[in-house]
Amino acid sequence: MHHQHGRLRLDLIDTSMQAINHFNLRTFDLNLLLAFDALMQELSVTRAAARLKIRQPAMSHALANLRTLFDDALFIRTGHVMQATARAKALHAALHPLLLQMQEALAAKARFDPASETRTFRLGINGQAEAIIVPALVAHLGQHAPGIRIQSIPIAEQAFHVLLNDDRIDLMIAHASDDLGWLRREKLYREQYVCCFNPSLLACSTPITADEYFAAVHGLVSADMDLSGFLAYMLRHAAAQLQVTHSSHNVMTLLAMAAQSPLIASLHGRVAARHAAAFGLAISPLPFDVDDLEVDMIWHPRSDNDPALDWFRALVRSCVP
DNA sequence: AAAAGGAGGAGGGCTGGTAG
DNA sequence: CTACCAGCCCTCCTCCTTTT
Repeated sequence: MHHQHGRLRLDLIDTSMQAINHFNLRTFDLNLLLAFDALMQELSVTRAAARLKIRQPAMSHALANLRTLFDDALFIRTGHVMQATARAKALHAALHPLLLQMQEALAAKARFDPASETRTFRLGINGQAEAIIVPALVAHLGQHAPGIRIQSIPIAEQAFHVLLNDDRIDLMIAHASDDLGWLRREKLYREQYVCCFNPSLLACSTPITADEYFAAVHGLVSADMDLSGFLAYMLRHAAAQLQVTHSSHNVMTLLAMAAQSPLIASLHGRVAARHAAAFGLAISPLPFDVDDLEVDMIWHPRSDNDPALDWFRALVRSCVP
């Protein structure tokens, strides 16, 4: 009864209402409006069909439906061209701007305005990368995004998969050796290990020799119980073993240890470059060849097109010295 | 007569709704 | 949750109309 040729009759759409009548529009095939717009632009059923990537009969059918709905021929074939009727021209004048508006609304990404937004980003990161990136991040936010906060969370390399999957952190910055499955990864920077020592407590040359290096007492940063991390990393490259090692999970503590004790602290080059001088330490490259350490940004694909996280990742990128 | 383009029917796949 | 059904819309094929 309310359907005619399986469709809603146009006179049943209540045009006096300000609000959208969802029920009525539900039964009106809005694709017909696109068909109409294409017909109006091409003035040809065949070309309009090609424009919408459908076959000519389907467009012909759409035109038949439009004719029924609007109770008007809309397009009259005269020779090789179709001519729009006055009704069609009037409809087009009204509908075309609306379709453009819809297209714009659908294409527009949700915006993220860091200057006015209030939000906390949860950043998984381990000690040495944190010492490099987080201070720069906070400095930038203070100037340009006062409502944005950083929660920097120390996370071991083995643990971040679960935290990303459970949406308990937004972004992880780490050296990740294994395959990450569906997690996204982007190379952030390459890091070289260097070593630092207090020249007034430890008589080593700069650059340090292998003999001096392996004879000394060592300090390392390690988040793990078994002193893995740098040790395991180095042992892949150097045959010799380090004699005595002290470790801390905190790179600042390591630098302070080296300042007060005759020991060699091995750590990321960027941290040393930034902080060694303040602790009165000399910096030397390692006395053997090791590969650079790759530090990546890792995130869950759910935040791929999140404008806020797009912005945050770009900011992190810009904070790498 | 040939070419071009719209219209109509048959058959099939997809989707949303519903019953078990 | 699954299975089934009805309706919709698609494509393919064909026919019709108009023009050159």
